[in-house]
Amino acid sequence: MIIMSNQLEELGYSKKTCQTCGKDFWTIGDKQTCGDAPCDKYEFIGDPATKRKYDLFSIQNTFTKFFEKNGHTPIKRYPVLAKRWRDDVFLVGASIYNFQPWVTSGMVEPPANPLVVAQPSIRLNDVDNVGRTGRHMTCFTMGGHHAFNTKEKTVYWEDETIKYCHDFIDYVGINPEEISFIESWWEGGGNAGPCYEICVRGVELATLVFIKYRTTPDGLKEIPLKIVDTGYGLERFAWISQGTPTAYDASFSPVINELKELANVEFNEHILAENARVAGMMDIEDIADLKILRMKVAGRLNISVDELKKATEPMESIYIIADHTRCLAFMLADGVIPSNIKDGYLARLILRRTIKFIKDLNLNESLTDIMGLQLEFLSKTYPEIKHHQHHINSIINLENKRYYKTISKGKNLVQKTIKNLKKDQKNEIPLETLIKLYDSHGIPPETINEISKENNFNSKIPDNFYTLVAAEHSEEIQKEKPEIKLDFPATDLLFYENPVKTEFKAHVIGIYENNVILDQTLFYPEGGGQPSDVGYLKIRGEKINILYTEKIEDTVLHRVNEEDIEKVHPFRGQIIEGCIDVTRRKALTRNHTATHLIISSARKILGDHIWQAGAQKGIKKSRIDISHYKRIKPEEILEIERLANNLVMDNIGINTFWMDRTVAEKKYGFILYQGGIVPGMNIRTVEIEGTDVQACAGTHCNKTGDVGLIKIIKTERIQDGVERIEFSAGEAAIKAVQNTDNILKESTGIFKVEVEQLPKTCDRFFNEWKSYKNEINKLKRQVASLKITSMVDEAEKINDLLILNKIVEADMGELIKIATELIETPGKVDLVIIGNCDGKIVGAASTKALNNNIKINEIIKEAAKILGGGGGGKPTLAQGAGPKSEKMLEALDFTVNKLKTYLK
RNA sequence: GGGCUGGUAGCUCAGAUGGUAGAGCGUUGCCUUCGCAAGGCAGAGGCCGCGGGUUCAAAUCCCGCCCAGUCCA
Repeated sequence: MIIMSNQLEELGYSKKTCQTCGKDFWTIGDKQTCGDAPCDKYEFIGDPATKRKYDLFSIQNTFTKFFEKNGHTPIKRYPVLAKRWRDDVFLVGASIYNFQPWVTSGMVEPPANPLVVAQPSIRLNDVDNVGRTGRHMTCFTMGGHHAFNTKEKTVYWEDETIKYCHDFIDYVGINPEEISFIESWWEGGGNAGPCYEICVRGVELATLVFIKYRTTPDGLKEIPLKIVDTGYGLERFAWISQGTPTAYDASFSPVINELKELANVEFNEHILAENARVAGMMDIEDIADLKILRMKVAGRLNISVDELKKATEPMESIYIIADHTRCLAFMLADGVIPSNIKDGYLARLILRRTIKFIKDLNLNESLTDIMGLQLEFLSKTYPEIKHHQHHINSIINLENKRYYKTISKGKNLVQKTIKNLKKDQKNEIPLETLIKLYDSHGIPPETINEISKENNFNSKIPDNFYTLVAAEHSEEIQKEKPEIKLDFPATDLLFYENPVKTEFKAHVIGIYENNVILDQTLFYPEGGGQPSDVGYLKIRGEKINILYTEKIEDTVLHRVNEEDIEKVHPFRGQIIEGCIDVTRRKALTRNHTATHLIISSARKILGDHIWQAGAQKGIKKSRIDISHYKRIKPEEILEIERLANNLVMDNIGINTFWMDRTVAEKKYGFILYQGGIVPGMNIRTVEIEGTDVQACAGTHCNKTGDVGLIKIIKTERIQDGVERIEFSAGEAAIKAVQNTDNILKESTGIFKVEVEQLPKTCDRFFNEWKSYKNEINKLKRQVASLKITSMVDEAEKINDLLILNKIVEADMGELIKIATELIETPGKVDLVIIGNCDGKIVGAASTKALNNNIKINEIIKEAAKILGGGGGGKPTLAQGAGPKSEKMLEALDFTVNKLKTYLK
């Protein structure tokens, strides 16, 4: 540990070593232990550490105001959905996440410096402990004051950070003698540095981190910035100031109280307090730990574990519901769409857990009702949540339905599984099956347990069930792309200033493999879902084709054919001409602008929750993926298409300009990153006046009118919660329309009808086809029975069995019908072997024949070999065929002879 | 992004090892009844998700796609 500052000494602290855990810590008094659990017990439950009681919102306010008074600029909370500005994590887990990686890497200026923020943060790794330990939450409010120190300008560092922390804790009314500063090390989100953990009466209230490093696979690397990253657990402050049994009571008691009333549950504060105290001393990781916790608490209260469970479970359910709905409210309001993958999966996980506990409590209210309570409570502090209430409700209703559907399907499946196991004389569901039921069908083991009990069947769930599930999933192999390091100056991108220019002159400044590097270029390098330009370079009258262009760092690489690269070598340093394929560029430009128009239209038609989840522009067609919790209805697509085309017809101006990232974010919000995360300090903003603003590096039309026709081709659901819209723009759209038109014409040509009548005609033809098919089948049966009457007489008696052996004019289907009917009518014939002139042969046998050990399938098999093919079937009915149909008589004779040998 | 399920009648689902596509509910008609509920009998209703392949033969096996469910990162 690095000794960081003598500020603590100045404040009267002295360094000690914890008698229990051996960690170094700083304290004013003469404490022997570090002040953190388990070395120190919780000593505030029922005995608050402050005179004044703070609820969560007042401590939030106090925190922000305190730091504002001390020179910090308060900033608004960021969305909990971190993928709005970064692609390495799904959710915000701490206030510093807001500034990674752009600010922390030094690329972008912070929104203010120093700043203070109360950031709702979500961490789901301890979701099983929520409600049970008194302190774990899925969602908590991290108070952070941050300072970003550059080489040029130091804002503040260790001394001030420690002083602020000391003063703030003092300010809220905690006696400084109770504070411990524990020396430690912190790593997370790609950064690392030394830190202090601040503890009071056994609970950790804050962490002060001094970020100096970036964590890389090769170890720590120093970063240009020195960042003060502090995290104050504001729920913990509320808790310690109120001395309630749990942190939940201190943080969202209005919701808890309403739930208590609805569920008619009485809280036993004594048990809760004891539980939280014991849990405070434990590092709880899995279900086994929770079991130990229960045992310990039951022991201390002198009751049995079952009694304890009965008393605590309803209370815990209420805590879980209160916690989870808060977490969900932030997630859904900030734009997470429940789904089976990524961040959406996390939302669904929390949502389904919540429903489960609502069910456990036997509440009559639905998740929507209870969410209503939570939204009401939260929107006092976060009005933006209220604004999304309608959308949140419709998502929840839909998810609720989906959940019950999955559960009821799962129940059927479990019942079926049990039935099959019983058939196999088993009395327990094997672990393997339990895992599969959960892994493939989402049926939680507890549910399986319940159903087993109902069906008098056993199932044992191991404590480490979920670990076993994880073990089923093999490790993913992550390949790292080799980084290409180029040493060339940044290429000047001419297409931004001259969007309509198609020819240019440039210096050849280098060659990398078979790529030409120029000092400036009109070629758009692939990026932002827009494919690269192609074209040619002109060197002394000779055209050298450019196949592809890409940008690495700030250098544009122009790829040419391998045999062409030699031709460029002699021209290094000289000026050459370049020309882009203008038709291609125009098409791509139209498609790109059309993408913006469609997303903006989709937001208007489908709602504000629509975000772009990816896009690929093309010449013939483009596609755009958008987050949406339902399938887009055909009539909605028509509306989106109409609206997008209206925007085209309005011929709106499109402005592009470069802006400082932080300034742009402040002005437009994160909706800028609709089209994906763009790197860099300055970002290019593309604004379609009054319609859409996006950070976008692509090429765009001057006015929306230049896009031409936009035609949506189809929608596809690429993931749960993500819809793909495929469309064409400009000339390609006309072609697309003409194409479907041609298909229609071709179809009407076949039916010889007008286009308007096509659906009706198809319907009629299809229905007629079906009824003819049924009619034919019926007739075949009739024909078969007619033929039978004339055939019965031809049967030959061998031993005791009546055998029919004949060539019949009928197809395979009829042959089978004739054969079975002959056999099934008792007393008619016992064995039938019939064939036709196409080389098909069918045999059937009665029970009586079966009793004589005749295996007609084997006989047919051999007979079919004579026909040059194969056959088989069951002893009652068999069929075969072969190409040598002229040998049918031979084959039939063979079967008779064979039968005769059998019957001897 | 990866893994695992599933898609068969209007609905819920059966359909070992390829070999005549089934049940229950619903529906239609008839019988029983003064009428209804209910019962009895008879029937209609299937591009076995789509496209290719293997085979004498595919709902079934193989490949690709579409749709849905689910677990994980």
